[in-house]
Amino acid sequence: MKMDEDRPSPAHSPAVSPAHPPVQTAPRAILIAGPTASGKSALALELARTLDGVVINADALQVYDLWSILTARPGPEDLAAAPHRLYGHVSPQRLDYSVGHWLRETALVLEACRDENKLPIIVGGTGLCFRALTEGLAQIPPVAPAIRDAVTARCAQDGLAPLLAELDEHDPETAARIDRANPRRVMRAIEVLRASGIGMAAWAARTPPPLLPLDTALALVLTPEREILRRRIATRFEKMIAHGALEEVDRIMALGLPESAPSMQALGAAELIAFRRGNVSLEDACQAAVIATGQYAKRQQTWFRKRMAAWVPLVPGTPEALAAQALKILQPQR
RNA sequence: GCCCAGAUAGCUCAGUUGGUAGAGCAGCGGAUUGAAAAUCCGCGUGUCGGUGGUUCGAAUCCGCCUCUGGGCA
Repeated sequence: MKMDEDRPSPAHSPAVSPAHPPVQTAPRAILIAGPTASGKSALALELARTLDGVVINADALQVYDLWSILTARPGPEDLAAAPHRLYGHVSPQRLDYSVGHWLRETALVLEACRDENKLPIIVGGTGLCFRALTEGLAQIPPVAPAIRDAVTARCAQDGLAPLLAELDEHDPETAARIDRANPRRVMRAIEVLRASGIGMAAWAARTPPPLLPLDTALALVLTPEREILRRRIATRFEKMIAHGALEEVDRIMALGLPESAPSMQALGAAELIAFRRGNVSLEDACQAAVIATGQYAKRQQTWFRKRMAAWVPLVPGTPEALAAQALKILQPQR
């Protein structure tokens, strides 16, 4: 069927394709996106060492304290080798941390980097963080917990219909744009409307310019093959268990956080908790966690493929090989 | 060796009195402007173990063979 076998697949295309003209001036920052277990943290560290950089986390779960092994946060050695920011700085008890908080914190870190003449290297797997950073985020005021609780309760009791009706009546513009089958989106739209009196679509229309436009940064995305990534995920999970992931889970369980807490969404957490409670075997728990992680990687790759088409893909390899590719792209400007 | 039960999607299994198959999980594709490691949407991907027969027509009925469980020797 496929005769054009010598045509390189996207994963193996040259690091700089003609579609990606080099950044005109020295980039203000390096962005590294990649699916989980693709080796992006190691690459970031390598570049930080070489370029006198600061590694900045763009990952939704690595911000939480306590999780360290299960979220594959950089360890003590890594932290000693280069400055790291926004890792484990949020209490796992906290329920309201969001991409908005992350973006404001990142703004401060970027300022500090400029003052200290350090190169910011923003690395993570959360597409929404990168989008907020490079395309901007609407300045929607925070939603009071009471409002969120009320909306959540209403949805749990009566379903989406009444919320959709409310949205259709008071904010048709947003109602027409969101995924009406997705409770999260519908609830968020109602929350914003009730809290601010202004619809999400209206807020979005007033989105301020981005903190870091894409053309001012060197944006890299890791594109490992799915099957290889799955094997890496499985191997990594075994290592996590060997390095104390279960003890970490015990500590988290002792906090008695609700299952719905954002910090409890770490992949593998629910599975290992089920094992600790005696509901499943360790083997089954690990298998389920690895599958869930693979499914997450797939969602990430969908985002990267579709929404980071303008980013520079890196050929998978060792941290040194990846760093060499990045440095080669930077060469002309240095 | 004999008896019984099975053999259907990658896995676990449904499949009415014969009308060339469908669920869950896995997988694949997609959406995604403050819970995003979240949440949501779409898509069966198949020599029905093999072979011969009955029949207009067989996953389904019959024979033989192969394999897998269990039982008896």
